[in-house]
Amino acid sequence: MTTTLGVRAQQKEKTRRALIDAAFSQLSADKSFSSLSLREVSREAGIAPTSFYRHFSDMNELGLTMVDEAGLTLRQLMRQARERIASGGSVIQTSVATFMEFIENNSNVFRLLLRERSGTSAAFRSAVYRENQHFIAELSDYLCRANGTSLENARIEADALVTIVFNAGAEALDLDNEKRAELAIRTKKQLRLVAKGAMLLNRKS
Amino acid sequence: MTTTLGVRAQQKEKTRRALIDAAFSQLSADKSFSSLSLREVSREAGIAPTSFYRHFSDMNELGLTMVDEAGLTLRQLMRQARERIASGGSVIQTSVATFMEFIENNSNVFRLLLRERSGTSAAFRSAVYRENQHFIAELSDYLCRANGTSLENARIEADALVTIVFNAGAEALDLDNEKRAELAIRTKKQLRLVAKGAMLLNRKS
DNA sequence: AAAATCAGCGTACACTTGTAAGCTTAAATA
DNA sequence: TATTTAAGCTTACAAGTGTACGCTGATTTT
Repeated sequence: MTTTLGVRAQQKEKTRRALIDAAFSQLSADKSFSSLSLREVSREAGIAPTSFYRHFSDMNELGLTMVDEAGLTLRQLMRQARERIASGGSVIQTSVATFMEFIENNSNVFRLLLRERSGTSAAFRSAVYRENQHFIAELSDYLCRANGTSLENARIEADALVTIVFNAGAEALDLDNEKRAELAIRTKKQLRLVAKGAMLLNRKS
Repeated sequence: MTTTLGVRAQQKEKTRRALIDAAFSQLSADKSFSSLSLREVSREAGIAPTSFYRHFSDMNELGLTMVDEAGLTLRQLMRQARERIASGGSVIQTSVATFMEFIENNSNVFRLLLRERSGTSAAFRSAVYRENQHFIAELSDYLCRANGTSLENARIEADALVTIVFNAGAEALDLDNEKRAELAIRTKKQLRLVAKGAMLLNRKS
């Protein structure tokens, strides 16, 4: 059921979005979420500092909202990748390419996840952790079904794969296109390493 | 040649140390380097805020010094691990155990590296990157010698191994002892996955 | 039509921050 | 011994921060 919003609620939603967008747009290589101030964000969103509180009790609350949105964006991306794979692409090639595209097009979104994963707020850290687990769970399912691995082993493999890809993404942020291409090649080799190792160990047991 | 320091230079060195120690001791799960202020650090070190400038031109300069020290600590740790391995320990078991001990005993030092790796200062990021490359280079050498792998393949393998261990360390920070033990087991399995995969792929070529 | 709600505003306050300027005083140098 | 050097201090200031308080005016509810 989608409730039709009144004029007032619509406007409120709009400002809320403006705040979120303002915060995202202020993120950069040189500016992390924790270095944003309530006043800066409000200014960028075009409202008075004190009006901020009509939408979020805290910068923290805004931040958590942003992490959720970032996770959502990332999962949507995964779905796209799976579609491409289903229609005949190589798993590793497609996954890495998709991820790298994501980082190129949404670097600030990725930076948020990357930084808050080891940030100073436990709530943030566990929010990012949850998103990561989502990611791993979906990949585990896939591996289970595709390779007939036990779920436990698939979890371990998936975790390693995601770790490597995520890390490569982090590294890519500071590289130019040429170096990124090299990184992508190396990353694919590493993923194959893990996949081969998993195959081998699964046959044994 | 070790120059004997005059009384004055000795005192200066002492305060410099006090500043570095103060900064390290203020780091915690809830407080990152970038959230430290020059005044806080100076206060903790027992000097006036303006005296800070007699030692560092900047909080940035202090931070880079800290990253270097952290990297040094980590490399010392690696040497210990190699000694233990040389005297008959399992490579993977020993490495993971040593690393986990490091994180337990020096969590704030590790946190510094972890956070600044994706922080807002390019100088910091590349400093941490350098330390990481050191780490990987030493491991590559080891793998080369131990397994007769080509240096290129060893680099790729070492990179994957370090990524996985480093990531596990990051995860360990938020876990209790029980969960940490589980994590250690999982991490070892993942390292074996990579090692097996590398063996397999090296035989082929 | 009257009353209640509430998003957004302006003002205000108490803090913290980085850092400039100039002084003191003990150590180093000549 | 006389002079220079420099680590550390005090004072001072401008800039930025989070947020409390109370008002306004349009929308919503009664």
